[in-house]
Amino acid sequence: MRFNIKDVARKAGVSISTVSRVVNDSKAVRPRTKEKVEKAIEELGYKPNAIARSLKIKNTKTIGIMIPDISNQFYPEVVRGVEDVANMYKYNIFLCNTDLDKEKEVQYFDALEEKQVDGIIFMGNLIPLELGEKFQKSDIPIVLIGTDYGDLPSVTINNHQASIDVINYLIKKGHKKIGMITGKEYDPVVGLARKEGYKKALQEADIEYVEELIIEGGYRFRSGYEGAKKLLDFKNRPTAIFVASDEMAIGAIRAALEKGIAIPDELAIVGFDNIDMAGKVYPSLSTIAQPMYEMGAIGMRVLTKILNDETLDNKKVLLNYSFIERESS
Amino acid sequence: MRFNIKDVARKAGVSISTVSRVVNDSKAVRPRTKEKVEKAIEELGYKPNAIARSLKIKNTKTIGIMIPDISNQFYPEVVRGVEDVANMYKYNIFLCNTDLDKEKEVQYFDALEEKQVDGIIFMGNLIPLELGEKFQKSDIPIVLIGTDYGDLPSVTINNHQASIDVINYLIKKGHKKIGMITGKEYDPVVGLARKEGYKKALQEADIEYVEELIIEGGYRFRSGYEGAKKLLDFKNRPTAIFVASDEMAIGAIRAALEKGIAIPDELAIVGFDNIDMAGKVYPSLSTIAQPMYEMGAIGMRVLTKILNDETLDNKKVLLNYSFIERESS
DNA sequence: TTGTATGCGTTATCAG
DNA sequence: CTGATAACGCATACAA
Repeated sequence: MRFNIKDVARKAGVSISTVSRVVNDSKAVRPRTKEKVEKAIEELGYKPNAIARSLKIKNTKTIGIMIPDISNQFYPEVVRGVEDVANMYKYNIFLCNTDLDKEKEVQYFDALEEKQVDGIIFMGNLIPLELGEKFQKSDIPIVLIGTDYGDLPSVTINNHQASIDVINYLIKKGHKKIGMITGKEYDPVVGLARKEGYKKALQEADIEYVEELIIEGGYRFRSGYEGAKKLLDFKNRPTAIFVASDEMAIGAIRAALEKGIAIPDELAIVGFDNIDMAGKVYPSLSTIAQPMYEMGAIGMRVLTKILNDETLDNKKVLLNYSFIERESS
Repeated sequence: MRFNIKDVARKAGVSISTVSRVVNDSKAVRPRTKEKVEKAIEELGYKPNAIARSLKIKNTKTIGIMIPDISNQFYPEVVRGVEDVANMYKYNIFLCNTDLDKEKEVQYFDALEEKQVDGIIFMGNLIPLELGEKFQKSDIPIVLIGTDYGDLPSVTINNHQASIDVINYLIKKGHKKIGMITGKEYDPVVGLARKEGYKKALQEADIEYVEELIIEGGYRFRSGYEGAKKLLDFKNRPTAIFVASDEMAIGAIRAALEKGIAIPDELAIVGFDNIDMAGKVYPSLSTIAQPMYEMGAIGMRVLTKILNDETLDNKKVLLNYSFIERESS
C-alpha cells in the first residue's frame, strides 16, 4: 500500500501543507505538530512522491549519461566518477549505451529530454552535426567528456601532446623504428590527435615517417592484435609500437608473445588510457594514464556548477595525463 | 523555450485533448486535424513531459539497477544485458553503485522508490536482513541476479555444481594437489557454494582435503595475486589452482609467472566468470563461463514479464554455465 | 504557526 | 470526432 501526503495529513490531523513543511523541513513548524506528523509518516511508511514533486518544482535531481558502451573497459571508470559525485549532490543517473550509433544517440537524447533530466554528460567520438546542433539548442545543460564540440563545456586531456611525449620517450630509449596502431582517424579530438602527435614527434627528431608502420585500428582488442601481427611480419619490423588504446595494446602484446618476440627486449609496447587491466597483465603495460575517474567526477562537478548557477571560470577544462612506465617498454 | 500541450493546442486551434490523442495516437482523430496538430508540434518542437505523464498514469518506464561497482570487471557486461532489453521495452535505467555497503543499498533503494521506478534489478552478495525484508514488503517488483533471497525472483547459475565440474576436470587431467582461492565465504549462494563444490569433488574422488591449500580471497586481483604467492611458496605446492574469480585468477597467473613457474606445464590455473579479459591475457585463462550478458538480459526480461502481468512459469531461473578450456590449464 | 486554494503538464471520463 | 474538466501528488502564495 502506497500512501500520499493526504493520508498522513489526515492521520496526523493537520493539513497537507504542514506535512509538506515537515517533509521539506521548511519554515517553522511547532515542535508538537512536527512530532505528530513525523509519527504519522513513520506509522504509514510514507515516502514522498518525487515525480509529483518534480512536476511542481521543475527539476528532477536526475541526470543522463550517454556513453558508447559500458562493457568497453574504458567507460566504467569514468561512469563511476560521474556517479560518485552525482550521488554526493543527490542526483540519480540514467545510463545510456549509444554504441556510437547516431540514431541511438538522438533517440536517447530525446528520451532524456522528455524525462526532464536536469543535465546530461556525453561521451562519444566525433559528434555528428545533427546531434551537436541539438546539444547547442537544448536548454538542458550538457557537458562533454573526452570529446569536444563548439562552445559546449568539456573535460579532456591533450591527446596530441601526450602522443608526442610517448614517442619522445621511445626515441630517448633508442628506438628508431617506431610503429603505431591508431584509433579512429575520422575523430579529430582523439584518434587523429594521437596520430598527429606521433608524426610531429618523429619529424622533430628527424626520423623518417614510414607510412607502412602506421596501422589504423579501432580501439578494441582484435584490431590491436591483428595490427601488431601485420607490423611484426615486416622484414624490417619496428622495435617499438605505440598503440592508441590499452585494449589494443594488450592485443599487440599477445601477438608478439605468440610469435615468440620478447617484450620489452625485442619489442617495446606502449598503450594509452591506463585501464584497470594495464597494470595486471603480464608483462604489465606502459601507458599514458588518462585520469578516467577524475574526468567523470570533474565532468559531473562542472555540471553541478552549471545547475547551481555557480560561475564557471573555464568551460573547457584540460586535465593532466601522466606516463606510467611498466614492464612492456 | 519549452512548450507544453497547451501551446500546441492553441497553435493548432484545437483542444488539449485532441493534442494528447495525436501524441498517443489513441482513438480516432480526423486526418485533417491530426495533420494540423502534427504541424504545430513540429513547428514548436514540442516534446511531451514524461514527468507529468507519469504522475497521471502511474508508471515511469524507468527501472533501477543496483550493483556493487560498475568499475568491477564483472558487472558492466550484465548491466549491458539489462540495458539492451530495457531499451527494447522502452525503459530507462537508473544506475546505482552500492559498494556492497548496507547503508548505500538502503539509501538507493529508498531513492528509487521515491522516484517511482517501475522495477528494480539487484545484484550483491549476501543480502542483509533489513534489505531483504524491505524487498519483500515493497510493492515494486524486484529481481535478483547472481544472488537469491526468500521467494524473490532471481536468475543465477549453479555455482556448486560448476565448481565440482572444474575440479573433476582437473582431476581427470591428473592433478592430485589442487589448491583453491575462494570468494567471500560468508556468502552462501556464491562464495561458499564454490568452496563446497571444491570440497565435494575432492571427497568423491577420495583425495584428501588439505586445509592449507585453501586461501580465502575476495574476488579482486590483489587477493588472487597474494593468495597464489602463498600457495606457491609451500614446499609441497599444488599443481593446479582453482580460483573463484577471473580477476583473482589473473593475479594468480602473474604471481606464477613472476616466480618463473610455467603455465600450464608446472601449474594449471582455472578461473571463474569469463570476464572479457580472460580470453585476452597471455596465457589465456581457462574458466567457468557465467553467461553474464544473458543474466542481465534475462533478469530484465523477467522483470518486464512481471510488469506486464505475464505469467511467470518460474520465479527462480537457473542458467547454464560452461567450461572454457584455454591456455592456462 | 497553520490551512486553503491554485497550478505544474498530462490523461481520461463524459458530454456534445 | 472533439472539447471541458477532473484528477495525479505535491509545493507554495496568500489568508487567517
